[in-house]
Amino acid sequence: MRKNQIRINNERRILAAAVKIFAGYGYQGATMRKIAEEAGLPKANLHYYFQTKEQLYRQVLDGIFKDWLAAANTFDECEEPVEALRGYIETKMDLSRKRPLESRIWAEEILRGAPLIQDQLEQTLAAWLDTRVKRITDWINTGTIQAMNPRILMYMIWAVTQHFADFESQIRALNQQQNLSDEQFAEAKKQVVQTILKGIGALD
Amino acid sequence: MRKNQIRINNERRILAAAVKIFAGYGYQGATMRKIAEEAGLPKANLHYYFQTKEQLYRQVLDGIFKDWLAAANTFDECEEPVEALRGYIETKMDLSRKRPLESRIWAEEILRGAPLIQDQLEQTLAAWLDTRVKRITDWINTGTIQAMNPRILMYMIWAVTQHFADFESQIRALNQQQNLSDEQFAEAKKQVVQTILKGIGALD
DNA sequence: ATTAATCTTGACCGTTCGGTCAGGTTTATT
DNA sequence: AATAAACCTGACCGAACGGTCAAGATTAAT
Repeated sequence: MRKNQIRINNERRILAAAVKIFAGYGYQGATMRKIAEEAGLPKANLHYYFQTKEQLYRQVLDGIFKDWLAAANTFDECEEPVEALRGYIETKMDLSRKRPLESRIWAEEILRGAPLIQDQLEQTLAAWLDTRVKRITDWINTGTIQAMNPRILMYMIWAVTQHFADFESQIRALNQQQNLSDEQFAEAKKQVVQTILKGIGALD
Repeated sequence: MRKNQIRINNERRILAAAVKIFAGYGYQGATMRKIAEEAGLPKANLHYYFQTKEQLYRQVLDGIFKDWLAAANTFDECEEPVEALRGYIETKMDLSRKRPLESRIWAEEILRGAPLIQDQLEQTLAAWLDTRVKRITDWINTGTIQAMNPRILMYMIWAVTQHFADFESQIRALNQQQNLSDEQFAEAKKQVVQTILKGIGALD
């Protein structure tokens, strides 16, 4: 049952507008009026495609969650720990650079106690993390990298990479009111990879 | 001109309630009614001590900012880079553990683009960072630690340490729905210190 | 060409928001 | 004891919120 082109287009427009507004104002601060204005549609039209603000927000979150998980491909494709971790960190850094709005929406949801995605965290994300923890544990057991708690390593990677999206306004204020240039971001990416890999004894 | 004891007590009660509510719901989601209920006072009484919601929020932010800066004492007191950085990271970790609400309020303010504290970031925090960057640069120039961008190092430290407060609900969901125990947190603290210090070549 | 389904929209609704205020009560000053 | 200053609070206000709806316009199916 394929959807009409009108529906496809309008849902996409509304979702794109919703990402901007939810990221800029938070769930509570975002209003259906602002989203409608951003999308260039009357407010009542939003409620035709998405019954409630919460449902619209849920669909935005679902899209973000899929990107989140998809970023792990590089991690899974490599056999070597150095290349797997380097690829994952770089992919997460690129995601923060290219899609900072989505990262901020995710961060705010977690900040508020994950009221709408707690189930997904406890099930999908927990299972996702478990399999990666097992891989890292194997590397440790074979002596490829040093002993550590793999979960804490993953938390550190998430924290650092997402920081460049979530705290962008702070970094800008500390960088002469300028967003990081492409060169500065490339340097940050390199240093983040280097520090973490060296920090867990995977380099040198 | 010392304030009356009644005023001191009530302002403290209201501020404590405001921290809880702002942290739990965000600036927009927090309401003066909820804060009043949490403080056990009629709503109109809040407006007697704090004219507007924004003024109350500003005072909360000011308190957090002071703690933020005070955490740098250990950093400044040590001559050796290893001990200075270790002390700072540990202090920031302890702050995340003991005052997660404040960390989340700060994080949300930055997420929203720092509308109310941009000036403080660009002036006070930028100056604060500059002096620490100079110290780290000295360490690099004397060969005590390896070459790197000191700003990015500081961003990494902030990101990782604050993550344990800001993303607490995510970590809980990935830890069998249990907050990190004291033992788990101590392990995390140790691993964070170890990874960062080793990552910048200050260990081994 | 006709009918059915889908889409569009201004006007409207009940609720809750931050904030105000008058008038009473308590505390401090003399 | 009297006066002033500070504190307290129920009732109220306009504005903005998410959401509804009926009636018209457009598109798809026959």
